[in-house]
Amino acid sequence: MQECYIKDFPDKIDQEIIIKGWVANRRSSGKLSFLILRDGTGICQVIVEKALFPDTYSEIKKLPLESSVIIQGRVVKEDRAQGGFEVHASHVQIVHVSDEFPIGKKEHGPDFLLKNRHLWLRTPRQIAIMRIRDALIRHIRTYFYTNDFTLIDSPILTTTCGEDTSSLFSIDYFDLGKAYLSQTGQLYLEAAISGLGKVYCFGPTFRAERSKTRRHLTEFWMIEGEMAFYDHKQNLDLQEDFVSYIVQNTIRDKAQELAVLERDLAPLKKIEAPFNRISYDEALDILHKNGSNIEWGSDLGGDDETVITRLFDKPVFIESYPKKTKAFYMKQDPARPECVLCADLLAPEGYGEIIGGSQREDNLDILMQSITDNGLDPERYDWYLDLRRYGSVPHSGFGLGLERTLTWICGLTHLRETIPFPRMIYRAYP
RNA sequence: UCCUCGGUAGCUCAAUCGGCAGAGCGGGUGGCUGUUAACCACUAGGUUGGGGGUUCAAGUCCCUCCCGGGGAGCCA
Repeated sequence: MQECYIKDFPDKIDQEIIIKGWVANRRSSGKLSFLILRDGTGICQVIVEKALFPDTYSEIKKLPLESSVIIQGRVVKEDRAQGGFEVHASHVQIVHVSDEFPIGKKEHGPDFLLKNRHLWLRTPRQIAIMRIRDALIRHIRTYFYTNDFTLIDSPILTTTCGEDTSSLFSIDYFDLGKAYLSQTGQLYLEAAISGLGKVYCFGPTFRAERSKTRRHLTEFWMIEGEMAFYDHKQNLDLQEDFVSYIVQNTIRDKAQELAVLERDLAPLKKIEAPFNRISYDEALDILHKNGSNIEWGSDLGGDDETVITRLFDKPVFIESYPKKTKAFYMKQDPARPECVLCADLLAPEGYGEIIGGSQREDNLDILMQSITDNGLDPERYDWYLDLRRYGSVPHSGFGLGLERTLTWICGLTHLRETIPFPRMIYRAYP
C-alpha cells in the first residue's frame, strides 16, 4: 500500500494506493457515487460503489463539497474520467465533514469573492494563477542568477524614500520619529552596486496612494535591478532580454494552467527582443493624431498608454520624459536638460506600464539640486549623496511590477487575482 | 479626493407606469448503476444595506448615512 499524489497516477495504473485531499465536486447515480478529489497536485474522480460500502454509502454520497477525505483504492485508466484516470475506492476515511461551502459552482460577484479570498484560493482558476505566479517568480530569479546579479534584500522600514512622502505608509519608529514602509529598494541597490556590480531586489512594496483601479494595489511585489556602468541604452537592452526570458519560460512551463484561464498564447509567443522604442515626443505626436490635446510636459495617462500599446504587438518603451514629471534621481539628458534618460515599458494588448526605469543621476551637484528642487531634505539623503562622492559611476536600473506582469501573462482584467491576499484601499481582509 | 454604477433568499440576478417579492444555483427529502457545472420530483428559505420622508399603497420616488464595483489623478 502506497500513498501517492494524483500527478503520479500514470505510474500507478492498477496499483492499490492512498490519496488525501478535498472533495471538489460530487455526483451520484443510484448505486454509484463520483467524488471529484483535489489533492494539491491535481484533480481525479473517485468511484464509490454502494455494494462495497453498505454501512457508509449514504454518508459518502452526501458528503458536502470541500470535505477532507483519505481514499484507498485502485488506480484505473479511464478515458471517460477527467485527466484520464480514476480511483476505484476500497476504503474511504472522512477526515472532516465540511460546513456548507460558500463558493458554489455558479458565478459570484467580486465583493463576495474577495471577502472569501481564503476560500476562493481553492478554486481551479485561482490555483492556476498561483501556479503561474510561482513559475514567473522562479524564472525571474533564475534570470538574475544566470546573468551575474547578486540578490540584495533592501529594507522594508526606511527613512529615505524614492518618490514623495504623500504616498508612503508611515509608522512610529521608537524615538526616531516616523519611519516609512518601503516604496522602492532602488536607493539601497545603488549603494550595493559599488561592491557587487549588478544587483537586484525582490520584495513587497507599499504605496499609500488612494488609487482605486484595476491596476493598483497598496501592497505589491516589485523586482528591481541595478547595474553599474550601464547607460540608458544598455538598460533597455537588458530589460527587453529579461522580459522576453520570463514570458517565454513561464508560458512554456505553465501552458496547462494558462489553458484553464483560456489565455490565447499567440500574442505572448511574439514577445521577443527587440521591443519597440519611441520617445515621449513621438508618443505625443501619436496621441495628437488620435485626437488628444495633451500638452508637452504632462505625464501620459492610462488612456494615453492604451492608445499607444494598441499600435504595437510587442511591448513598447517610451523614452525621454520631461524631467519635471519624473523622480529626482533620474539622470538629466546632457543633450536635452529638460528631459531625463528614462523609459517606461508598456505591455501590449492594452495592459500598459509594467516597468519604470532610468539611468541615475551620477553627478553630485545636479543630484543635490534635484533633491532640493523636489522639496526633499538633503540631510536625509546624505548617505545616498555619498555614493556620488566615492567612486561615482554611470549606472542604471529598473523596477518591474510582478502583479501587473502576471495580469498581462494570464490575460486577466484585474490584478487583484494575481496576489494571494490583495491589499486595496477599501480592503485588507482576509 | 473627484466622477460614475450598484446593494432584493446562502450565491447570481429578475420584478413593466408606484399596485400580491420571483427564478436559477446552493440547502433539505426522495429517485436513478458511468456521472462530467449530472439529471428528475418535492420542499424550506426574505427587516428588499440602515434611518427618515412623500403616498391609499414604496424594492421602485425624495433626503441622508453606510458598504462595495468601475474609472480619474498617481504609479509598478
